[in-house]
Amino acid sequence: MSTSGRPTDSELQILAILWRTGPATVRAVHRELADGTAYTTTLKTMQRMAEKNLLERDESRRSHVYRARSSEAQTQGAIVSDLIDRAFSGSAARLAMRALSTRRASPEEIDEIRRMLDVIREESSLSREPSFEGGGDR
Amino acid sequence: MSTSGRPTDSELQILAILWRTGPATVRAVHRELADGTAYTTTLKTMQRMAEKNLLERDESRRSHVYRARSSEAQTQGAIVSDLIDRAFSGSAARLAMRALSTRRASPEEIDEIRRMLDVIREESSLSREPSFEGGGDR
DNA sequence: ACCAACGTACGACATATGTCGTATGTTGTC
DNA sequence: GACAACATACGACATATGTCGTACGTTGGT
Repeated sequence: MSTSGRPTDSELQILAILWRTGPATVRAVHRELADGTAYTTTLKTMQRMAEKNLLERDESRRSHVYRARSSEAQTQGAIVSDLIDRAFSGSAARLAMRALSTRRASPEEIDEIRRMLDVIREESSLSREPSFEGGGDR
Repeated sequence: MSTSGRPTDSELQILAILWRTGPATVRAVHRELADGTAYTTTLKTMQRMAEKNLLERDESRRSHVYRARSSEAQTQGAIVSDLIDRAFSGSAARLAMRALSTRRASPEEIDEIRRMLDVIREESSLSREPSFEGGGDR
């Protein structure tokens, strides 16, 4: 494994479907993909993903049922963390700002981010101040 | 090209050096890399990058001088935009929040993001309100 | 003029990925 | 029981990437 278990493009497409629909058969995933690829292509990819432990396979039934081993959040976190190190000098904030300056976010989303920042600030001051605020960070 | 001109891991490492130092020879880049890879590996990679137009090559001197064709910001934007589509349902905000929740940001950086959000809000209200604020969003 | 350094050009190879075609096994339905 | 459908298992192949070794050409000493 090069950096982390970073899924490839095709793998990510499949993961996205599994996160959305929950455990599914190759047939179901292939149907969702609905691109031109052959059924066996999807099959092969999912089998390789199972080998790499990206997917877990339940062979109890004739049509094997696959499910993502990592949650969407965990996977996004791994991908993002890797990217932060490789292209943003280790700064999550830089990545966040690049994302926001490159693609537009709705006012609702912006508010959501603001709220998150408030929470982060609290957490970080808590971890630095054993008891309570020293009236000092400002 | 699969998604965009997304550089690979090795390519990104080289780009990072060129962004930092400006145009440079293979020798210089290789020295900066300072990992165990052979000189010819770096050479080959940079030559392939030139073929792919990721780098521009000045052959006027014996030691060819390469420079990144796209700025760091442009490249980060391309990578991020691609990632937003492939793993965050097209939402820049989701990516931003995932980055912030996965890796800690300093209070200074958080303030910086806050300021950026303020700017974004202004811009977006300007583009929606031809004349002035309708007194409503708060 | 000659040689050690240094540079680039090439060709090769292993591995990963994306894609299929084919072979082969399983099942429900007449 | 025979068959069409449907599943999985395999083997193959093209392309991209990461890595080198080797061949060759250029250049600055001495």
